[in-house]
Amino acid sequence: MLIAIKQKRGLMIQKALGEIKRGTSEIIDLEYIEKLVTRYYTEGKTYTVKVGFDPTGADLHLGHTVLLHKLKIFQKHGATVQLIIGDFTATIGDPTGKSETRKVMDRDTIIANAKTYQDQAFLILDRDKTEIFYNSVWFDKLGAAGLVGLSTLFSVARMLERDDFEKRYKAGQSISISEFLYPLLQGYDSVELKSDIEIGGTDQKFNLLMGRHLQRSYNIKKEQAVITMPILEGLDGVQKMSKSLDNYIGITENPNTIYAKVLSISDTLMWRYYELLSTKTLDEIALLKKGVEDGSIHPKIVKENLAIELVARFYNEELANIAKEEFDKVFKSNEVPSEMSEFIFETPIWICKALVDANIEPSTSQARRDIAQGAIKINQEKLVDDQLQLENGEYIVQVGKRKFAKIKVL
RNA sequence: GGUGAGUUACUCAAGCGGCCAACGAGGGCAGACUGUAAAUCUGCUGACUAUGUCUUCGAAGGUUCGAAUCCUUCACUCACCA
Repeated sequence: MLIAIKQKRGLMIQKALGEIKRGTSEIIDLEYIEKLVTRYYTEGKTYTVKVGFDPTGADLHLGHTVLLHKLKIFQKHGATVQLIIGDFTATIGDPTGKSETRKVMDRDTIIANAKTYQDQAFLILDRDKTEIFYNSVWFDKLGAAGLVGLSTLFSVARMLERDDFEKRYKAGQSISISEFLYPLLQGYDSVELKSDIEIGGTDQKFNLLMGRHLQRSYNIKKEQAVITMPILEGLDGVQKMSKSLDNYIGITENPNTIYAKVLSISDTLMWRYYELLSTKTLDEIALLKKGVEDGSIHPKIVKENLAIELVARFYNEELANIAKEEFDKVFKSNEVPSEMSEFIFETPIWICKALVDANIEPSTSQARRDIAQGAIKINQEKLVDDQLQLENGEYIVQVGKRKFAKIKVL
């Protein structure tokens, strides 16, 4: 009897570890994680997983969800998530992956961003198993002396080993001292919170390891395990998904937009998204891939399914299917979307001006160029005359394939 | 602190007194082909009811009929020296 329970427990732990390992890029000190998970399943003891973020951009996108889903898995297996709002560190700016010094942010925007971040993070995370910390709490106390003390624990040479610093240094670009401080401060968070595990993107590896280094230096009896997750590429398939590059899919964007954006990614990138975002098992994904390769499944179908899965995750099945129908309507049958923004003008208006006012062209100059190239359609018909005045009536104007607006002239 | 080099559009990068709204590459947008995919080919890529006008080459002044180009000051970046 006892043996049976033990065996069952062992299986559960193995399963948990399997889920934890899936899709990770690297795990440092897996043994420690095993120990923590085992202890949870045998003694019911919880442990902590730390994650930090810079409250720089207000909206979360799919790239963030890669991490959040991993955290959710941890919560399922006994972890308490320590969510650190880097309100202090954000005033410095994380140099990671940056080719130049980042601009510092003012405090009000940071706080506002932090709030929306939390609201959105809890779409995925379990609120009851999450603790939120603002790192200004301990950094305000640390003081100049503390900061100097902290900075004696690491050498410039080692700091310069870091890939992005090294590149910038060699390329003759500037690196400010505050940027050297950033990894130290992030690591110090782990000292304050005595975290058991820290998780971040692969580009965060250096900073994450700093946590281990500092925990050792400050004699916290343990060193955190480190997990890095792959970085999700943005819509272009090359650069990291980010708001500033405008290659992201935001989780609060409307279902139609999410659906359309997923469908616009390349076939190669699609597999990457499957791997990192889908809840399908790796075997199922491999099967799909094989199907596409031998021609038995059309890649478009596979992509559609991914889009539906993702929309359904942030909304529901029903809206996901509506998004698909809408998409097919507009792009397969070349019809007009059922909803679009509407603009009303009191008097007849020059077409170029109307396009600008309807926010689908940035300038009348651009509008003229697009007309010359045949990119503008009015009521489904190509427009040739760039002097056209819109008289009374209702018009559906279209720029390129995806920008629509309804214009009414009274 | 000293010496030298540099700062050009979204990015890289030419231009070094008029032919400059500024070569070229990447990116982006659009058209053709498609599955709004990729690849490929083509066009566009400062603004303005526009064969013209206005504003842009780190900032401010100056020289000149005329300045991204020459001069002065300032700011920033880098290298070497201290």
